[in-house]
Amino acid sequence: MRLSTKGRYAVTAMMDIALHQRVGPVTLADISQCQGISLSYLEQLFAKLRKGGLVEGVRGPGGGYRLARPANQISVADIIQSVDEKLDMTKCGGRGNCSQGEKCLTHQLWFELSCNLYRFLSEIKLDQYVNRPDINELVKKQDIQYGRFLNRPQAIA
Amino acid sequence: MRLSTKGRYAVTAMMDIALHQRVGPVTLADISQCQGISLSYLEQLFAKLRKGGLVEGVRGPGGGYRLARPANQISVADIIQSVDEKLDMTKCGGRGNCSQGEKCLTHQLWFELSCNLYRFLSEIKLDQYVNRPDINELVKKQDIQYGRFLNRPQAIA
DNA sequence: TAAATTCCTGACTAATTTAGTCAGGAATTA
DNA sequence: TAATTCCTGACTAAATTAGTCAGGAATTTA
Repeated sequence: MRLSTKGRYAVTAMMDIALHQRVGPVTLADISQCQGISLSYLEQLFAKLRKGGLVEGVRGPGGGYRLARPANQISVADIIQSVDEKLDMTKCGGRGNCSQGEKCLTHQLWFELSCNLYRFLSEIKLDQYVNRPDINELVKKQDIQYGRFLNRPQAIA
Repeated sequence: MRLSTKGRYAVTAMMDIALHQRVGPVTLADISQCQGISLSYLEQLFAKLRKGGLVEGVRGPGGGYRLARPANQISVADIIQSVDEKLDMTKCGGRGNCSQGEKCLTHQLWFELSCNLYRFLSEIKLDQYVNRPDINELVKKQDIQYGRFLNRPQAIA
């Protein structure tokens, strides 16, 4: 069982945006450099996040992406599902027709696993991590290392 | 996030064996036909399950595979890990060097998810499902449909 | 209005993983 | 000795993931 980088990248990028909310929109170029994710690939992911209603794009200089709703209303489950990762572990998509129209031997097991997983991830909202001191330490370090937001008046205020 | 058929097949096959424990060893040919899994592919999986110490092979006519230890001591986590599926969702394998030698922004998140997942799956033992009436119903149906164990004296006793 | 910046889109390619095939050998039982 | 079944390794096909590339659209700033 694995999490593809697709889901991992999406959550990381969203976290980056959430952590810089007060600074204003965050560019994909910044996220790309800072988190080590290909820019073109990020663009693909953000097309989905936008369709999923999680972010808003702001074009032009000074633009970037920002959260479409407050960080405490965006869960990790929302993000992962937006980029097409399923949280459903059943073979049949929960329909119960996995073995010749009937439930297979392990249907119940995967179903319960999926519920557990979904419950866990949908209870974690972005703001929980944004408010953690250890995470904020990390971000500050990164920002300095890459000289982010030096050209943004808002960032200083 | 997804569970590959590798893990799903392995757990299904193990469940099949556990459910027929009293009948004796179960052949891969039977599992293949009954659960709709390619025989050659099953053989690959069982090579790993054997190396993982979860099953024992019995060669020759009347042979097959049986559990290497009691069903209440084999967890779903054991099975999945035996066939090389990881339950670790971190990028770094838990080492914490995901972002230039340091923990990445989302390290903690994936780490906690992995713990949750592992805890859940390692608490589910095969015997829990073996003792469920609904599952036993299913198996009985399957056995009749495919005429399994008609040639086994033990099965009748 | 022109130039710079940034989002935005779609088509394409490369790499990896998953799933499955095939051929043949080894042990065991009857 | 013949049948059955495990057991192994090498190979192939399909799917998914990850990433590239080229170019256009909107917006801001000078």
